[in-house]
Amino acid sequence: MTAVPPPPGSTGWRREVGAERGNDSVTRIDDVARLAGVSTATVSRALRGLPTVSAATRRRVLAAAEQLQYAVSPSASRLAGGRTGTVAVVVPRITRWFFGTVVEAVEEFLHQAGYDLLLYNLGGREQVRQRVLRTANLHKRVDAIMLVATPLRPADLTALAELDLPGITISSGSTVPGWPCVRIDDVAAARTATRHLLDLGHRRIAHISGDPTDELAFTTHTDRRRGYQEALRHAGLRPDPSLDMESQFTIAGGNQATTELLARGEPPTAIFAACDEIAMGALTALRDAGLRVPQDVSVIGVDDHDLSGVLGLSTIAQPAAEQGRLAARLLLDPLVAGTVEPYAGRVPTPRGAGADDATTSPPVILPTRLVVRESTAPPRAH
Amino acid sequence: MTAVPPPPGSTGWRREVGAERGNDSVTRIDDVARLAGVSTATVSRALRGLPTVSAATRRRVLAAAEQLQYAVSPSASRLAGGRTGTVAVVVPRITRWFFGTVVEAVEEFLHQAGYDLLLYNLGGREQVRQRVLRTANLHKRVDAIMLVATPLRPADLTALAELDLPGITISSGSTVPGWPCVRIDDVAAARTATRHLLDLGHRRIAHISGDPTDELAFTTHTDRRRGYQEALRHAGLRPDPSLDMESQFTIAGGNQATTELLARGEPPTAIFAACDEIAMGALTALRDAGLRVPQDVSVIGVDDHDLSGVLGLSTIAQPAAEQGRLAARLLLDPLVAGTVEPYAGRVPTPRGAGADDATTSPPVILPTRLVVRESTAPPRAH
DNA sequence: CTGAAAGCGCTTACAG
DNA sequence: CTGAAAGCGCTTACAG
Repeated sequence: MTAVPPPPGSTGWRREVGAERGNDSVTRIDDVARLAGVSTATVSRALRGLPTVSAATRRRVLAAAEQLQYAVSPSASRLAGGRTGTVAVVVPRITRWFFGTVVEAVEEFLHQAGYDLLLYNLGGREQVRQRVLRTANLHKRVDAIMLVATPLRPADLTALAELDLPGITISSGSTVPGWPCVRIDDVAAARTATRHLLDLGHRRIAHISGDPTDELAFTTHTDRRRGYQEALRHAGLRPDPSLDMESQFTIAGGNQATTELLARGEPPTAIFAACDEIAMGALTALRDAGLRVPQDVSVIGVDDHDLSGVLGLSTIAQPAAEQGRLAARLLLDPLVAGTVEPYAGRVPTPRGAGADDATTSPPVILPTRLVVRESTAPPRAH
Repeated sequence: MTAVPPPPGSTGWRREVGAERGNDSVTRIDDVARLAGVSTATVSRALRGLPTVSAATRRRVLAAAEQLQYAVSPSASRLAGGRTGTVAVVVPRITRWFFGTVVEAVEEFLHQAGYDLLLYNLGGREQVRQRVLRTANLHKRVDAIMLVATPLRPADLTALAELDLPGITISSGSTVPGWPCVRIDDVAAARTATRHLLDLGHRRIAHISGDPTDELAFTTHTDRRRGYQEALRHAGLRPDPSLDMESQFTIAGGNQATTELLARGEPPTAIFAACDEIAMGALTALRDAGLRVPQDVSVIGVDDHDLSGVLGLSTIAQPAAEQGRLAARLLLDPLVAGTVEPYAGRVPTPRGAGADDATTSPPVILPTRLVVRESTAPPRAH
C-alpha cells in the first residue's frame, strides 16, 4: 500500500465564500491582523516570537489575538511552514510497565515544548510495524520519530533512511545511522543480577528471557541472556541449556516458562528473569508448585516495576522515566534550535543500514542499580 | 493564553520554485495525475475511494500512485478537506493499568480505521487539563475527542461545547451534552465487592478510595464509596467513618492509607479497596504490619489488573479493553458514516453544562464480574 | 521592522 | 464520470 487515503468522509461542508462573517466563523489570522492594524505576516511573526517584530507591534498583536481567542490552524501552519510540531512515538506495548513509564515522561516533555505526540502501539502485530516503518505513513506527518525497543531489520532501516527524519531510539539494539540512542547496559544489568545470585551461593541458576524469534525486544533478550551466561562462566560454571527458557516478556510468559522448567525435573535454586513481569509470573508458578520464595527458590528480575516493591521482588532497577525524558530532550533540542531543516519534500539518497555510521554517536547509557528485597536468599543446602 | 504558537523553528528551507523536479522531490498529487493521465481532482477521488470514479480510471490512478510511492500530504489534505483524521485521547495517567489497557485497545481501533491518535496524559497536572480542555488547543487539531476518566467542571464543559467536536467519555461521571459515555456501574461493582465480604461474615470492613478533593477520578471515588456504604446499610451496618480512608488510586496510596488505618487501633477484618492498585498497596502494608492475608485481614479490589492473578487478589473484574474498543467504535462510526459534518470554522452557540441534555443518550454500561481468589476468606473469629 | 504576494498540496463545488 | 479553478489559512522569501 502506497497511497494512504484519509478516512472516508462525508460529502463535506465548507463555509460559503463571501458569506457573512459575524461571530458565526472562527477567528483567522487576518481577523487578528485587521484588529491589530498590521499584516498577516506580522501577526504570524509576532505570535511565533520571531525577533524581527517591534515590542509595541508584538504587544498589539498579542492583545488582538487574545481578544479574538485566536488559535493558529495547525493544518495551514504545517502546510505553509513545512513543520508539523508532532513527534511519532512507537512502543511495542503501552501496557507494559517500561513502555508506559517511558511514554508518560516523553509526553510531558513534548507537550511542554509545544509538540504533539502521535502514539503507535505495535501490540505484537507485525503488519503494524511494517505499516509504520516501511510505508510513507510517517512521511509529512511528523517532524521526528522516537522508537522504543523496536527491533529493526535491514528493510526497516532503509525505510527509515528514506523517511529522512530526525529520530532517536530507546533501549534499542539496532542502531539507526544518525540517530542517538538512550539505553541501559543490558549485558551488565544481567551480569549484576546473576552475580547477586552467585554471591548468595547459588549454582543452579535458571534464566527466563524472551523468545529469540520474537521480534518485539530482540536485542534486550539477547543482551540479558549474554550477561547471564558471562556471569556464570566468570564463576567457573557452564550455562546449562536445560535451565535457559525462552518465553515472552509478560507475566503469563514467566508463569508458563517456570511451570515448564519445574516439569523438567530437579528445580533450580534460583531464577534470573529478564524482566520483572517475567519474574512475577515465575512467582505465581512457584507458589502453585508449592515452592517457597526465597526458601526453596530465589527470584530476581530487571526493571523495578511499580509492583516489585509490593511483591518483595529483588531486581535490577532501571530509570525508565529518565530514559524517556532524556531521549525527548535529545530529540527536540536540534529541532527547536533550528539546526534541523524542516521537512521540505526532498528525498535523500538512502543511507541504508550502517552506511553512514560515522555520524552516529555512541549510545547514552543510563545506570542501573541492584535492589535486594525478599525474593533472593542463600540456597537451602547452604 | 489564546494563541498557540508553533514551536520556534529555524529560518526555514523550502524547495525553490521552478527548481528541477527530478527524483530530488517527493511525489505530489499532480505527479500522479500526470502519470495516470487524469486531473488531480480525479486522483484525489480515486485514492479516497469515492464512488464517482470509473473502475478503469481508479485502477490507473492506484497503479500510478503505487509506482510513484505517493502518499497524500496530511497537512494539505486537512487544510483543504477540513478533516484531520486524528482523535485526541485524554487519560489521567497512562501508567495505570486501566488507562494503559484502554489506550491500547483504542489505538488499535483508531489505526485500523486510518485515524491518528494524539495522546494527552494529564499526569495530575491541573494546568495540563486546563490547557487541553479550556483553550483552543484541540481546535482544528482533531476530529473528535475521547476523555477517559477525566473529571469536568462547569468551565470545562463550556469549553468543550465551544469546541463543538464530537466526543465520547469513558468511565466518566460528568456527562458531556451530546457525547455518549461508556462505563461500568461503579456503585454496583462496589456493592458486589462489599457484599462478598459481608457474605463471608465480615462486619468491620474498611474502605480505601480516592481523595474526594482529587480531581483525577472524582466520580469513580464517589460511586465506589457509595456502593460500599449502600451494601453496609443493606446489611444493617452503619458505615464507620474511622474505617473509611481517603487516598490516591495508586499502590503507594493504598500502602499509606492502610498503614494509617492500622495505626488507628483495632484493625478491620476486611478491606475493600476501590481499585486493585490500592489493594496491592494494602497487601504490602498488611504484610509489613505482620498481618496475614486472608487469615487476619481479607482484601478485595476492583479492576482485575494483570497482576491480580499473580497476587491472588480477589477483585471485581471490569472489561477495560472492551470499554476502549466500544468507545472508539461509537466515536468513529458517525465520523466514518459522514453523519458528522467536518469541522468548518463555525463557532456554535455554546451549549453549556447540561443545557442540551435531552440529546445525550444514557451511558453504555458494561458488566463487571466478581473474581474470588485467595485474598478473601471468612474472618478468624468465625 | 513591516507588507504584498506567492506558495504550501491538497479538496470541493461547479460545470460539463 | 471528469476537469478547471478556487480556496483552505497559514508562512516565507523578497522588497522596502
